[in-house]
Amino acid sequence: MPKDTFFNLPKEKQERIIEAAIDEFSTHPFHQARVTAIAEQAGIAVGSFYQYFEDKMDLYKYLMELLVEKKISYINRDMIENRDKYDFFQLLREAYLSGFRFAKENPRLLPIGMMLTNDKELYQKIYGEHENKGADFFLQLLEYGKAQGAVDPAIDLRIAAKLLTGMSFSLTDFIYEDGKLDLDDMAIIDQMLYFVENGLKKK
Amino acid sequence: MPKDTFFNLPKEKQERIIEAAIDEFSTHPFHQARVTAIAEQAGIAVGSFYQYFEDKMDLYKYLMELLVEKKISYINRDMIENRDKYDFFQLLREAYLSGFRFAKENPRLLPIGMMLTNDKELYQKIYGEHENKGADFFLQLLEYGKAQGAVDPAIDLRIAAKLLTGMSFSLTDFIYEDGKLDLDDMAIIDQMLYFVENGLKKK
Amino acid sequence: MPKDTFFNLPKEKQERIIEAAIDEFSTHPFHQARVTAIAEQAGIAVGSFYQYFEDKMDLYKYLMELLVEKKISYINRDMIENRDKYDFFQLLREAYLSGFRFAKENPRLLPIGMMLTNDKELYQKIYGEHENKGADFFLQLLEYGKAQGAVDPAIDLRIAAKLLTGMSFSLTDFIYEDGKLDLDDMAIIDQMLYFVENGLKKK
Amino acid sequence: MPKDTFFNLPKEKQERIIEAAIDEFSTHPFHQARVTAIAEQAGIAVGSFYQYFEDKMDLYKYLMELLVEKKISYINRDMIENRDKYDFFQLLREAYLSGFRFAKENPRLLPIGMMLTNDKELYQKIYGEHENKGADFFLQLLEYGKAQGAVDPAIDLRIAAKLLTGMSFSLTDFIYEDGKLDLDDMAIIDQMLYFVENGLKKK
DNA sequence: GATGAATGAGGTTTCATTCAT
DNA sequence: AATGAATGAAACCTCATTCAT
Repeated sequence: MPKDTFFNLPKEKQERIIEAAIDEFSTHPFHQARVTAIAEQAGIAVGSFYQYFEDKMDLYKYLMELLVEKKISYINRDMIENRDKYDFFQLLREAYLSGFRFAKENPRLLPIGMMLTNDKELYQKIYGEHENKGADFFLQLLEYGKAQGAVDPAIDLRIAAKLLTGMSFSLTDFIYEDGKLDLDDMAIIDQMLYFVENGLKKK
Repeated sequence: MPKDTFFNLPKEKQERIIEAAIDEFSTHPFHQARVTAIAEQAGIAVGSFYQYFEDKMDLYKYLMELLVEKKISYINRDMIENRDKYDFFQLLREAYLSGFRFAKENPRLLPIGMMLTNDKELYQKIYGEHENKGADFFLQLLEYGKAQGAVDPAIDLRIAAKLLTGMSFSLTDFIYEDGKLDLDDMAIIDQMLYFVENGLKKK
Repeated sequence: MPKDTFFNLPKEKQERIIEAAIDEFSTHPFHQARVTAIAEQAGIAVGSFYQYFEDKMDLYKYLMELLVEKKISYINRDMIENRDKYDFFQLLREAYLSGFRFAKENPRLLPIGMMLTNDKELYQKIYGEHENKGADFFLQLLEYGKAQGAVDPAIDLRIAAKLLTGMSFSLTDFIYEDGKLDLDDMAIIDQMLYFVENGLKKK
Repeated sequence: MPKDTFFNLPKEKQERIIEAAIDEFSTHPFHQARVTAIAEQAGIAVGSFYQYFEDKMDLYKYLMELLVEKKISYINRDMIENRDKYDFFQLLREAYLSGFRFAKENPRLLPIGMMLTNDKELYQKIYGEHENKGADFFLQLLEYGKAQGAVDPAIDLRIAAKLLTGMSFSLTDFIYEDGKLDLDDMAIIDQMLYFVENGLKKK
């Protein structure tokens, strides 16, 4: 957690630092990211960096929090609070849609999360033994869908959850290649859903 | 490309070095991986390392080649050479199956590829502007399937290709969590195919 | 020398600062002692510190002065002013006794002096080429004792002075190990004197 | 403990490094001593330093070992092995004499030991909870002397041990002020012994 | 006068790569 | 060809001191 000195900073400066950090961490794996580069980019002295943060990891963890927080903010609040009003495929569509929108509007945040996902050692330092959250989320959703009778009971939900997770990662790839595909966002989602619905729907 | 000196080495020594490299690169991101550790583990002098390879990157690139080569070796040769004898879903099943087997039997190779995928800077240094190979492979397969009439024409193949790629990544996750799932390998693949077939099949 | 601003401070605050400084300097060698730690402990801002003192050294020198002043305050005033009324061994006993009492009641001050003694570079910065004060003191005392006829003339006073100094350092060690020795303070001093008297007395 | 690489070095180079280390550690407290300065002085690259030693502390500990070893080498071997042939005051004289000679011939080593003695924190890191060896040595000697009937039974040995220790420290002071005193070494020792004998001897 | 953020020199340590044998 | 010591450029982090309010 950043020190108070950081939070006492004018918002503008805080942002400059966070922006610089995102720049650095989105283009370099954690150990390759340089504190000096962040400080330079943010226009502060290295010494100042260490008055705001315990160390490099401290800033990194904070960034992760911001990232999660931001990602959550993209989810339709009503769908979370009144889940029962929606059917399984609506919820799934919303899940993908929010993930997609988040990725689209925060493209630089993606690689950060990705790199973390792939550096097991680092991941443990930050989250300890936490299970993979992503798959858990889809698993719950699928269980809900099965209970609702929307999901084909012949399907093993644990496997399906993994697949949905994998596909959601694929989605973000479209962000990187923005423009190469002559479809608008909704069309992409629709296509995905079309595929998924057929794959999962009770027959 | 390794120097001739490397290829002149007794096979056994070459292997020791490659094994050591895999050990190191599968547990550390490229920049975190230490030449010294590899040399030590392989039982050679650091100086020797530089007589075999231009530098760390040289070995790394070579490893990637080996990895691809090995991965290809898992594919059923007959299916490649006599593609026409097989229908789309058979080919897809084979693709997943070979990927799954490869991952299962070479678990240490997975993280290496993963890490590379996520370090864009590194990726470019190695493959330049190359497209994503994985998606390309599935795209071709899907086009074949469409021509065959097996794939629903309403589906955008580029998107489907991405999804299949994403799902194939998910598959490898099962390797990491080996044992947690009370299904044998075939059952996992079957489940996946069941899902995918329904998703893609022409109705 | 501290700035006027320091002396204008309310006594209570001055003391808080001095206490904090003693805490820090008694537990860390000069260069290891941190200005920030002192300020924090004293409950003042670092900036304030530099309004009271030129720099870290300034405070340190001042501390040394206080230390000497305090040490002197432990000496029986009458013995200094009317030295002639006392014989050599009475004076010596008083010297040790006062040193002992001082050490006993100001245990934290001891290590500060010790560390200074051993950091020649620092010592010079503070006292320049000054002779060792301690030995000088005992030398004078011994000369007085010799003139009085109390001290064995066969003894080289310069050497004896050094020895008495060394022994007085030993005394302070008892402070650190308070309780380990089942003798009260007076008994310790008596033992020392018994030893010293026999060593020095004219036969 | 230094790495093998250090011991594989030509003796001449090892010595250059040790000399440089002594230079630096004898003029600066541990934390103030700079690895860079040692490397420079020894004419090696900083990187090399770290191929010879784990870190700064590693070299420092090694230096302490050398110091102790060297100090021990000054003691008359016969007196250790055939203690019974010598009486208490002969042994004491030898103890002081060897300490004196050692100090005289290795003046730069003294401050290193001194500084260590006064940096409790450092001392513990190196020796753990070890008691003060110096006092122990004299205590044993005194017990021997008492058993022999050479030492006045009225004297508390624990106190006497401390005093002898303190005096031995004083001895080394003469080294620093070499030349200021118009006595040869033996005379100094004789004076000390004269003093001590009278102080301790059974009456 | 009081505050505490800002600064940057400087210290330790790591490691890819070169060099000398 | 093989070795492993030598090198030095960074990287992280600390902290005395200055500065702006």
